[in-house]
Amino acid sequence: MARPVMKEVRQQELIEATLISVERYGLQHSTINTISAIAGMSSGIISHYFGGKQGLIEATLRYLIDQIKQVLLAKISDKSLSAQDRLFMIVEANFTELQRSNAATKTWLSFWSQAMHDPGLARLQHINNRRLYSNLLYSFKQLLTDVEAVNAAKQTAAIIDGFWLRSALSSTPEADFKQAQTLSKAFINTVITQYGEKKCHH
Amino acid sequence: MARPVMKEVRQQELIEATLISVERYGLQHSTINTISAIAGMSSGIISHYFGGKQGLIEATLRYLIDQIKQVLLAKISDKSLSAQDRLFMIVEANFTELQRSNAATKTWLSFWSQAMHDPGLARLQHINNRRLYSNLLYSFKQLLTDVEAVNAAKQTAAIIDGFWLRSALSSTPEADFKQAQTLSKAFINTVITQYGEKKCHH
DNA sequence: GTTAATTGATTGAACGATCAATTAACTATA
DNA sequence: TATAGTTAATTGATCGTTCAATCAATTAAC
Repeated sequence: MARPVMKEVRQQELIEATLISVERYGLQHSTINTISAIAGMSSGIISHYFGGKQGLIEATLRYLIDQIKQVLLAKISDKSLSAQDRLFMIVEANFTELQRSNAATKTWLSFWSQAMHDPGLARLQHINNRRLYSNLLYSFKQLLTDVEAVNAAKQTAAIIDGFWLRSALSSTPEADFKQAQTLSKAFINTVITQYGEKKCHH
Repeated sequence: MARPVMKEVRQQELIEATLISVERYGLQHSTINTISAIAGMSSGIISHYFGGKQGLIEATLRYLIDQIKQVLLAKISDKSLSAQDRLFMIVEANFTELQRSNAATKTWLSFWSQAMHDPGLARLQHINNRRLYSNLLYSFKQLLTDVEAVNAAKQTAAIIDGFWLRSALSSTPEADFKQAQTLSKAFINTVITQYGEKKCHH
């Protein structure tokens, strides 16, 4: 078993076990024992591959963030989409099956609360927040003036995160996540239409 | 010290000590010792007045939720405000000094992640989310059709929570919270104007 | 003197990290 | 091919720490 590929396989298995453990017990009550048991390994392996529990936690957050990035890339690559379509793709990338899963929602919320006391997590969180804003801004700038685009991007980022949060905390998350996408897109249309019709204002 | 008023005074002191401890150490690392030390009391008093640490945690969340309610009541009571003004007051009640404070933001985020595994906290959280929506819906219904008002209320609730979340996690929370209020109100104006000018659509 | 309020040392459980021991894969040599 | 030797992967019992809860003892009010 001296193959270097083992490392990445084991690490990914442990990340997936972490998501399952957080879904089942919450991050608070996820221990190196619950996680390694789900992965079918011993507890010592976590320190071996991630330096400790904290390293595994950060790696799991990195995985979730990276998934958003990959999904968006796949959706917009080698297609010639309109700016509006591109904005819709951004919404969809933030509401994929994975991001709506119980495991992911519980994990994100736990990470947010830890991020306020952990510079490592805070940095990842910050980068992720900026990217959503930047992606939105890029597309809005093709439709609106610069100032309008900045405000539209900030509002849209807020509405996406807000709908995601309220859906995750809802007692009927499935239905709410679905409507969240619809209303997020409707908002984007409102913004685009609104500024396109300035001449109609009283 | 046999006066029944002691109980409420001590409880409030412990709730405020909890907020300070969560700000300083995070909920994770807030213990009955850090909290009671900040309050200048002994650790045993927490179990005595709240039944245990968990009871104090829930009481602190209740306090934060109640503050939003009280602030909004104070803002709209015995004034004859327009529906638009009322909507603005709802925004302001969610962005008061207390709610923007480091203690409150860290506490809210910690509670959210715990709420997904604690039915008691989940129930409080759910009631609070519903109230924001209901308050918004009431005012929007005076300006829009019922269907439009439902969508507007959902979007506005999401944008308020989303801006609050992104500001709390921002590296420059002070500036972001300030702009969050402005852009939340701007959004409300957009919605009202948008539906009021349907006749102008192409 | 009675009752309520408060203390804080103690207890026991939980948990992360450690690391010596074990297993498995691969390599070199005959 | 077989055997011994080397290295990497993995185990899990143990250790030290943290922390919530308990409750007998103490203090202070009336």
